[in-house]
Amino acid sequence: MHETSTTPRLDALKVACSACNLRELCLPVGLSDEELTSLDNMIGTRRAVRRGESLFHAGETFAALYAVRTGFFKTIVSASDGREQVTGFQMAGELLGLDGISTDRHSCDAIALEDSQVCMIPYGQLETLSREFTLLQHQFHKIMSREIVRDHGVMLLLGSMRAEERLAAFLLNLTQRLQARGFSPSALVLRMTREEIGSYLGLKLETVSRTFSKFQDDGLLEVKQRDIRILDQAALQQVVNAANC
Amino acid sequence: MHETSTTPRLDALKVACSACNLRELCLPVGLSDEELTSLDNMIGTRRAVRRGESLFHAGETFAALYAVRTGFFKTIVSASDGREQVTGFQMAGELLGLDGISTDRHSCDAIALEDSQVCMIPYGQLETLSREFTLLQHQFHKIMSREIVRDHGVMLLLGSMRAEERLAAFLLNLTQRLQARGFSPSALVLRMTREEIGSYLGLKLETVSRTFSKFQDDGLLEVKQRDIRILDQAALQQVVNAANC
DNA sequence: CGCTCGATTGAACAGTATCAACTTATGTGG
DNA sequence: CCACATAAGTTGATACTGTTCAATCGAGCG
Repeated sequence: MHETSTTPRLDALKVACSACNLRELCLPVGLSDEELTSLDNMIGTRRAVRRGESLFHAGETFAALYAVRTGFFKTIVSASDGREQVTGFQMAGELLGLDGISTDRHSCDAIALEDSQVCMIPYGQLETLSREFTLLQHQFHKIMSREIVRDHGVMLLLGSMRAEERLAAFLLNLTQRLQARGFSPSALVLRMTREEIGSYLGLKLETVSRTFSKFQDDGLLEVKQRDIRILDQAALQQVVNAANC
Repeated sequence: MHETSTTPRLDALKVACSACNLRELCLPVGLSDEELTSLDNMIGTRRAVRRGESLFHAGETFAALYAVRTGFFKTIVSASDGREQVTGFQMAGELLGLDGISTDRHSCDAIALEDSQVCMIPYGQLETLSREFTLLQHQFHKIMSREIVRDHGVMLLLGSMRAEERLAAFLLNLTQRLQARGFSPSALVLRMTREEIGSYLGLKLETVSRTFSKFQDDGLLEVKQRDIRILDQAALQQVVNAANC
């Protein structure tokens, strides 16, 4: 809790896309040097968000997108009666805030699940710049489209998979994204609680816990709280594919 | 099956956005006359799709978006094991194909639920034109963002609502969209089967049927096959809101 | 007119939720 | 640094919602 005294203040620091090791996963994919320089000028400040704090809340005015630089987020939508649904987990290189474009207000909350840093992308400037640079425009559209495709995959999961299939698919998706970022495909540390996993997967936390235990009993995983080791990835994939049998 | 001989061939017909009664619901929202003219030049042909036919299939090369001009569509994603999930129903003024931008291939099937017409929007030309016209660019981004927000709402529905709440929310959403198109808010004709509704809502067709019957018994609806009359909209809204009680 | 597809309804069953007890971490203040 | 308080996770027993299987009915179409 005394991190402010031990870590540098990043809030006001500029960070260059051109020097960022995430540039091949993030908005700048495929840009030329000239375009990268323009992006560098646009992307204003880096912002630190501590664990448990929000990057934005539903209802707040939308002004910028955020690229996760380090850390881990969840997004949640809330119903009028207070029910909450986790709609996604975002890691380094992924964009937050796309929901805000439609009404100029955010429609979900973005909460950091660990101490994180994001790059702020002022939306008006992104529109301006993407009128100038075809590749940036196209990459931005791809990112929005990818989010739509991802959401449709979650609908498939929520609408037609059983608990074990959901959790297996979730774990495989996580490891795949972590692997793309250079992490081990077989060992991961969950940044979210059982309840948050359950919310995302449309299950209760007890069901998530039981399913973890079952996977462990079956020799697919080694589960120590939030430390997960995947012992049999092929079998996990089988769980997802094994449908109407 | 012999409609080609009784209806005019529309495939080659141009249709002007500027003269379209859907222009306030569709891509041209808020455009100037000059922009409208450019849109008119871009939007190539109208295409007729008969009931049961597909506009595009998952895996096909993506080249254009489609605006529904008349009729009704469903989109479905398929898992490797053959399971299908309806991800949306699209009516006049709504855009189809946004999923294709992310990988240059469609990731879902779009199937007409009744004889329909769509306007083809070549995607490359849309990108070009939206670099020229700020309002068009912004409107397009809004439409993509709106799809993301809608998807998150469906996740909330699938992840945390019970059968009655899901069906009530579905009916209210349908009537709201129909009302925006000038139709009655209390009478509607479903264009989809119970099975398709069930797929969209993550329920089996029997559950959908039973829930319709229950709503009818409770005096909320009058159900005659696919003809639905909403007798008590407020009560239907209550069903959605009544959560953890 | 008969066939097929879609819709309804009933009865038994399965999967997940709920409630509750207990254990294990995490974090706070003395 | 320890003790306590709180949060997170596990596990069991039971309840309930929705599924599955099956029979029947009705509407639309050739």
